[in-house]
Amino acid sequence: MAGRAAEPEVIWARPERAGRGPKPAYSRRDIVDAAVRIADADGIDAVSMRRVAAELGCGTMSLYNYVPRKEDLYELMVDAVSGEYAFPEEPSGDWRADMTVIAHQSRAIMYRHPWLARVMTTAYAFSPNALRFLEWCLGCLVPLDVPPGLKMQLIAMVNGTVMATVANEQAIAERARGLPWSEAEEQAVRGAYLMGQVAGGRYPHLAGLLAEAPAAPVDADEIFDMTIARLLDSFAPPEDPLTAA
Amino acid sequence: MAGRAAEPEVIWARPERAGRGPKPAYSRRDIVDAAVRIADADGIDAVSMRRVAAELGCGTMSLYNYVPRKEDLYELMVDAVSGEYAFPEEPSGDWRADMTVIAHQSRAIMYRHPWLARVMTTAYAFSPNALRFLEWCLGCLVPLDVPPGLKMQLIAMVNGTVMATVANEQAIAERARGLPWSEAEEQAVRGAYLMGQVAGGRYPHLAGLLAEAPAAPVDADEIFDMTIARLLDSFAPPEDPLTAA
DNA sequence: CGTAGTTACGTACACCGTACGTAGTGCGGT
DNA sequence: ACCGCACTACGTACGGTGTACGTAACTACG
Repeated sequence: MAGRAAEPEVIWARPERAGRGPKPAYSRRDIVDAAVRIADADGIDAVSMRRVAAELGCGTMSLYNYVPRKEDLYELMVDAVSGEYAFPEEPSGDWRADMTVIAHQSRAIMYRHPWLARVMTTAYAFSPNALRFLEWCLGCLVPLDVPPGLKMQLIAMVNGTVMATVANEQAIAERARGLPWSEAEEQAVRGAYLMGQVAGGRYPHLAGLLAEAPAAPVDADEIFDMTIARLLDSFAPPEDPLTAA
Repeated sequence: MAGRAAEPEVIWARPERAGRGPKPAYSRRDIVDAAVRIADADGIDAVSMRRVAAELGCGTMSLYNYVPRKEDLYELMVDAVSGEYAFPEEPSGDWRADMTVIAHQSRAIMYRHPWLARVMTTAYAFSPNALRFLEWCLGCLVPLDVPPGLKMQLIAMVNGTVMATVANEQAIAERARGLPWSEAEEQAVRGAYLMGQVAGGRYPHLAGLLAEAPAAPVDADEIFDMTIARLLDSFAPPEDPLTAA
C-alpha cells in the first residue's frame, strides 16, 4: 500500500525521504526546478503534473512520492524563487533605503518569474525563505521606532503593493496566452471599446483625463519608485525629520 | 452552422441577442447571476459551465450562445457585482472622506463575494461598471489639485490595497476549501510549524516581535482604516492643510 | 533472512472547457 | 403566403486536468 494518510501537514515539515526502500531517482528540488522552468517558459497554467513528469522523464504518479498535492508544488515554487533574494550581511541602518532595495528585488524576481505575483496571492505561506525574507525586513526596520505591529503592516503593504502592481501589469499579458487571437488585437479591441464609451459623453471626468494626457508613455519604473517612496513616507513620523538619517 | 468566427472582440461590445430565430430562454444576466450565486455559495472553483447550466436547468452548451468563453463569464461576474456600488448624487467635496467611503464599499463587496478579490486580479477590465466606478472616483478627486496621472495612481493604489488586503485574508479560507482536512487543522499545523521555526533561534527579530505581541487580537477593521488613511495622507500635499477642507 | 516500508508507475475515474453537428423555431425578404 | 436562413437549444465527443488505487521491484532494519 503506497501513499500516506491524509493528515493535516505542512509541506515544509514533511521529511523529504525516508531511509527504507530504493534510492529515489529525483529530489524534491528537481521537481520544483522543473516546474519553475515550465512556468517561466509557458506560463503557470502549463504546469501540470503530467508536464512536470515529462520534463523530468518519469511517470506522472511518481511525483506524488515527492509532493503530496499540486498546491504544495505551488508553495514549493514560490519558496524556491524566494531564495533569489540577495541580502547583504547587515542592514545599512537606513530603513527607507533598505526597504526600497527590497521592493526593487521583489519586483525583479516577479519579472523574472511572471507567474509569481499571481501564484503568491493564492499560495503565500510562512515558508523557509518567506521567514528569511521577513526576518531580513524586520532587521532593516530596527531603526524605525514604531510598534511591532506597524512594522508588519509596513512590510505587508510594501509587499502587497509590489504584488498588486506587477500582477496588474502581467494580467494582460497572461490573459493573452491561449487566446484565439494576439495580444495586440486584444488590446486594440479593448482600447477601441474604451474610447467608444468615453466618446459617448457619459464619463466626462474620464474623458477630460484622457484628453489631457493623450499619449503619455509614462515610465513604469518611475511610477513604481514614486509609489514605494510615497508608501514609505506614510509610515515615517512626519514631525521627525531625523528618523530617516 | 452555429457559433461565430473567433474574431477579436470584447464581451461588452457583443450584442446580447439578435432578432432572428426562436426567443432565447434566458438572458446573459440570468447566466451571470447563476454563476455569482454558485461562486458565493461554493467558491469560484465551483463555477463550471456544467454547474451553471445545471443551476439554470439548461444544457451546458446552451450557455455558449450567451457567453463565448468562460473567461468572459468571469468578466461579466466582476462587472455584475461592481454594480453594487451605491454612489450618492454628487461628491461631498471632501475627497478624503469620499475615497474612504469608496474603499469601505469595495471591501464590503469583496466580503459579500469572497471570490471577487481573486478573480479581479485576473479578469479586471474596463467594463461598464468599472467605468462608472472610475468616473465617480475622478469626480470625488476634483478638489484634489494634482496632475491627472497622479489621480489615477491614487485610485489604483487604493483599489490595489483593498484587493491585496482582502485577498490575503481570504486566501487562507479559500485554500481550506477542498482540502482533506478542516481549516482549523490547517491553521493549527501551519502555526505549529511557524512557532517551531521561530523557536529554533534563526529568526531573532521575528521571535522578538511574536514575543512582544503574543496574542494580539487586532481589529481588522481598525487596521484597514489606518492603512487607507495612511495611503490617502501620502497623496495629500503635506504643506497645505487647507486642501482637505 | 524475511518482511515491512518505500519507490516507480500504469490504469482509471470524475471533472473540466469547448468544438462540432443536428434539429427545431420564427423573423425577413420576396 | 411562404421560403430560407439565422438563430436557438443541446447531445456527443475530445483532449486535457488532479489524483486514488493497485502492482511490482527494491532495500534497510529487526
